[in-house]
Amino acid sequence: MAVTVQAQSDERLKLERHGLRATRQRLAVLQALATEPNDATAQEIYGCLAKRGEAVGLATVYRTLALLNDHGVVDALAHRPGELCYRLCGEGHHHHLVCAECHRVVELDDCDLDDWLERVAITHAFSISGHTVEVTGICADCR
Amino acid sequence: MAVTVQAQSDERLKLERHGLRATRQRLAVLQALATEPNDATAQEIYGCLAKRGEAVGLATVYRTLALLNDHGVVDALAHRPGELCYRLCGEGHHHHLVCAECHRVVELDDCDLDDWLERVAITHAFSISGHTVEVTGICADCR
DNA sequence: ATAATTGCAAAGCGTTTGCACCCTG
DNA sequence: CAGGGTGCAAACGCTTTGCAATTAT
Repeated sequence: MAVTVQAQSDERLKLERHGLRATRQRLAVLQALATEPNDATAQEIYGCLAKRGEAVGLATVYRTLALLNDHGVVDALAHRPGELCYRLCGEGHHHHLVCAECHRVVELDDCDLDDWLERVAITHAFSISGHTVEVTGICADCR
Repeated sequence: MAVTVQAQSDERLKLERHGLRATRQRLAVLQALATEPNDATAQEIYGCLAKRGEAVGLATVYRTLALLNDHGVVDALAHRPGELCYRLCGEGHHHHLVCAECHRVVELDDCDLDDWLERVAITHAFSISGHTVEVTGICADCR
């Protein structure tokens, strides 16, 4: 139980740091995301909460995830058409390695693209504001 | 007119090479894609064809794009949630530089990621099947 | 000739929204 | 206690599908 209590206050802090109200539903969504090692769709989180007996409306799950995404607490990945996947993310700049089979996601912390980006910016007269990299493959377990 | 006729036979060949029937609708979709310098959604292509007086059903546009994607004639980009973008693509491997203002897309042919990817593959025991890079910025015209 | 392709309209699916009620701060 | 948050159900937008008519080979 101590673990759960600790986790709850962690999540509460995460919300308060961004000036967001700590409601039962938001804490539940954060906890579901913390449990889920991979990315999850809004629907999956909704189902996960329902199974645990945490009654949270589907609309609230969507609203909460959008809110958390706006505040940089979760990342939204669009690697599937017609569905957004959300994921509790580390702080720094990073990219994602996704398994095409099991959808496991690994965070890649080192990013060697800066030199390349600078060259691209000069060549095409763009001022670069951001970049996303998504690497797809099959993980060892699925092979 | 000679240009159009030439383009038409180009498109016809593209279909026949894959064993696909060359219907008026498929040729029209290919021609719309050839005209469009950036990526386009099925809806946009539908609208574009309607404006030209080429009557093609929306369902047919979707079916045609899916078919062309299966045969590697077009690439599907999922950079927007809830919408698939299609794009007639060059042969080689490349990435996209997108202007956040005007949505202009520039193809980037040089990709220096191979070394990095190989390291990633080894470190995480993945067999890499693909990767996408999307660089966002503001182009010279919009600045 | 005949099997594939198309158009239409209806259904499907994930997501968003309007509004009355509820709860946090 | 005031204003944000929530739940419900209806609305939405993009995409897919069933089926009869059409068309390419």
